[in-house]
Amino acid sequence: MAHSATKRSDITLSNCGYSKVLDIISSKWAALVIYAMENGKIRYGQMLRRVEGISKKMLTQTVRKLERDGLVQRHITPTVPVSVEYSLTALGESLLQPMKTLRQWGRDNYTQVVEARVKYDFVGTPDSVPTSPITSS
Amino acid sequence: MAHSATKRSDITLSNCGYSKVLDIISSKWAALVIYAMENGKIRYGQMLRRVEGISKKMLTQTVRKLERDGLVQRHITPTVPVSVEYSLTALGESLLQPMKTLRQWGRDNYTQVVEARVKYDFVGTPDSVPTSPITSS
DNA sequence: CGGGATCCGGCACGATACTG
DNA sequence: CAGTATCGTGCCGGATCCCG
Repeated sequence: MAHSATKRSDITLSNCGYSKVLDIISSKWAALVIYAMENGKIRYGQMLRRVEGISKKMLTQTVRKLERDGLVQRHITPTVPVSVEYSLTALGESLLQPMKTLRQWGRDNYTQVVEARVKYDFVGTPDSVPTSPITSS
Repeated sequence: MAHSATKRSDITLSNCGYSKVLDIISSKWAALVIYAMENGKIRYGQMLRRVEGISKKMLTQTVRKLERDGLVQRHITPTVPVSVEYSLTALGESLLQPMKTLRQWGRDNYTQVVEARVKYDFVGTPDSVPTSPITSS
């Protein structure tokens, strides 16, 4: 580190690329909605059914934000009952790979995280039981 | 339920690896705190100064959650004023690469996202201006 | 069919003060 | 030095109803 470097904080929200990405896809449904589009155009109602548990409000809100961020395109076909299809833009598709990398990490390691939590909560909770817990016999 | 596939929703929160990861590092400060530890052990006060804008409350809360999830270790040295150091566990380090991949995407493409927003908000806001906007000449 | 408008509860986050 | 305790607030997300 430089000599008198009074500049202490070198890690900031504003220049962190990861935080910027979170700004785009940290919402609860964003990733799921993107996955629903990874094979090409898909209709609104289709997504509503494919993404388990999402409500119309959240689907619309999520897809709108993604559209605003330039990751998603809307295609409107003015048939009798309107038909609206969504698809990823080139920018949106470019995000798929990095996301998959993280997703793979999650698949590979989430059980370890869950185990760590159980362990942490186990040693953390004791309010009683100073005696050995499982080793009953 | 199996045969005629009435099972429509194939994208769910519970089986999405990406969403699981978000559960771990989607909080505002998590990534920044992890970055503060990527070069090895670091003291509490050091992190407080390195991560711009973080409060003691949020640092403690963030680091505790990461510890609970098994990504971070705490080392306490009972000197006169207590000294506490934090570092990434093997699991925590393994998350570094996937995170960097996303971070790189953010660095490379965030400006495009910002531009898309400006554009979207521009065509979205008009309350007036039915006349062609940019094509002035 | 594909939304928009509204009400509401929970929780992430911030500011401040106190402690061993 | 390294936290904890408490209070307050925004806003994310769910439920419900309405619309063209």
